[in-house]
Amino acid sequence: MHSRGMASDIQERIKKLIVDRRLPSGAPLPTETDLMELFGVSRNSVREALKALQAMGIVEIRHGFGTYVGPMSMAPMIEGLTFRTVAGHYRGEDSLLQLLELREAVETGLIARLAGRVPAADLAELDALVSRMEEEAAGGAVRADTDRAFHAALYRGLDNLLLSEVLEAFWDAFHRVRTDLVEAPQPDPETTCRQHREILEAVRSGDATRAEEAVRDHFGNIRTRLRSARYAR
Amino acid sequence: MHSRGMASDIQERIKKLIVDRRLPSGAPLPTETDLMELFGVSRNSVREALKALQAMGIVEIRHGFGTYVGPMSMAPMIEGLTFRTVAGHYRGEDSLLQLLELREAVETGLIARLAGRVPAADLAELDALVSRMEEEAAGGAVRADTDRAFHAALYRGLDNLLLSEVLEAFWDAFHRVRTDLVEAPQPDPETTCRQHREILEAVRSGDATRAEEAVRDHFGNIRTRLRSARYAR
DNA sequence: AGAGTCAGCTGCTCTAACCAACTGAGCTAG
DNA sequence: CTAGCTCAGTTGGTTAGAGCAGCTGACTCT
Repeated sequence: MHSRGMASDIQERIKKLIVDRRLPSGAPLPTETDLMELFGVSRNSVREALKALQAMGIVEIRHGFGTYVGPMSMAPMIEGLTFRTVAGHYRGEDSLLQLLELREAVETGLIARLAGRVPAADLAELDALVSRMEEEAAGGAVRADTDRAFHAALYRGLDNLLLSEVLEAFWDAFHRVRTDLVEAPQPDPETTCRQHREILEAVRSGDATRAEEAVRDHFGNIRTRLRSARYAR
Repeated sequence: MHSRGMASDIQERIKKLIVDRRLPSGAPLPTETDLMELFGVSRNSVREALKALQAMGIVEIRHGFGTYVGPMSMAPMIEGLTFRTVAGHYRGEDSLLQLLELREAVETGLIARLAGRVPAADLAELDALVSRMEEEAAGGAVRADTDRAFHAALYRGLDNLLLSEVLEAFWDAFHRVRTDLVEAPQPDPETTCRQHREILEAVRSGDATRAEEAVRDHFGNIRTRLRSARYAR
């Protein structure tokens, strides 16, 4: 019955409550006191269950206000991937490279599926993003946000929100670990711009092979810089 | 300082402790009492932090024995994806279909990268798995385990453990939701076998286009069955 | 020497009290 | 009459102490 303990039991019950009542993201949950009475357990146990659910993004707690159904985003996955990568890194594994290779494998795989099928609106946005990238490059370095936005806009054409979120999660985790740990040589802004421009044009032309090559080049560039990095700490 | 609260603060400190001491998976952590004294907080706060870390798979708690560094597997991601999908489903979203499309997009993207590059040992294992599948099909239905093993063995050739774990996580989440929620018509075992055989042969022959087509067919089959499903509850 | 027992660790749950953040109704000043 | 302030009430956050429950290993009895 309570084979995994009381707190774990309560987690399941709260999840069930959300499902049974068809509660959408942002809907209010019962107060801690209500949950105590509802499940017949102490406040402490309720709180431990809520903390665990909060860590999974299933629940959102606002001090002095109440508890709500969480956004169910990929944020916890980012946290987990980030920590896993950082911990692995400090134990001497090439975990950051592995994470980059994950992104490379998935994105090069998806780009062919996308060639020639990007909506005009997204193409326009990608044009604007590459332009902004070139402006920033002239000023010294490309902002990380811009790169993120490019990749996000690119795969938006696949028309799968879940997939987009997963890709963004991978990007976020990689970027967070990279900025935390690595003293990589500053990427050559011009090369970065040229490669993004090439990806865009390849996708626009509908040439799947060329697009795949372009993405592979882009990641190859990042990988080379990463390999030659001096690690912080 | 403690902008996100004490418990959140302690989570970070415990994570830092794991990183700083280079603790590998399975290494023992200080006891709750030790952590109380170490951080100067109450038992309760320590426990809430540990529960959250446990939910993320960073920590593993064994009653009466101690607390240990967790396996850092993708298990929490599976949990999160599963719940997200189930909750979305009950709110009338096509979340399960979306999850299947995520798998389809990623796997069809990766298969081209794999064609003609699967190690002989893996090909032999895949042969054995399809054979087992055919035996099971003769007995009525293909076991889910066998399908899982096939997909796992297939992408093992990409030689990226992280990628393999992510793909298996997607498989697990999909399968869990499917068996929980859906009364889908039993897949025709023979069709399933033939499609897996075709994927294997396409990959063996090194024909990337054919392999991609084979995977797309396979997922198309699953998708069709899913669309015609009667949902449980 | 082997099997059973128990002391001691460990984490688990409960109770009770007080602290801190936020909301909203009501009061006050303009 | 309205804009702004204040304060009471609600909700989550934290602490403290007590006892329960599961596991291990050494000790004891056969």
